[in-house]
Amino acid sequence: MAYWLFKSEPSTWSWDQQVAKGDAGEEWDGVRNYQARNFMRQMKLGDRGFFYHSQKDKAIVGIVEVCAEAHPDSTTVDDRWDCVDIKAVRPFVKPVTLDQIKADPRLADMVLVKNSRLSVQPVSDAEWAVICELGQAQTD
DNA sequence: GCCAACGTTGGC
DNA sequence: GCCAACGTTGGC
Repeated sequence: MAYWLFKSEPSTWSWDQQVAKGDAGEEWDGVRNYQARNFMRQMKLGDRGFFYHSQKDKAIVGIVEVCAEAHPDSTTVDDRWDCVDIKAVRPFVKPVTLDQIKADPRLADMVLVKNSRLSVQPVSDAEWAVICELGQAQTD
């Protein structure tokens, strides 16, 4: 299984809104960046991802699961843009902040640190384990 | 609220 | 195909 990170401004789309969608999930639409789109096209059903709040929180707040593989983004007629659907799996007991991530040498190579503007990014197995530990999230 | 970094657009 | 201009993102 591959791991990913989805970034969102809470004022636009927050973890609480994601949770409210339940197991039905929701399109991760509105992405207009080729790199981010390409990562979504690589995603498989059941892949897991972190849900990151940018701007005010700057923290990973929960875990999501891919519940539909890449399909056309319903918010545009432009056929260049695809997106996946994701559903909330569980929140972190303790959100993992950007400060924590930057302070941990094991996470120094994270895309979040190196290319903070990319809204959908891959996470390595090792990074996934470290962050789940920091956030006290179950990893079943 | 500012501004640096980055990606995209469009004129040539 | 290059590159300047522009818009957007997101940390500070």
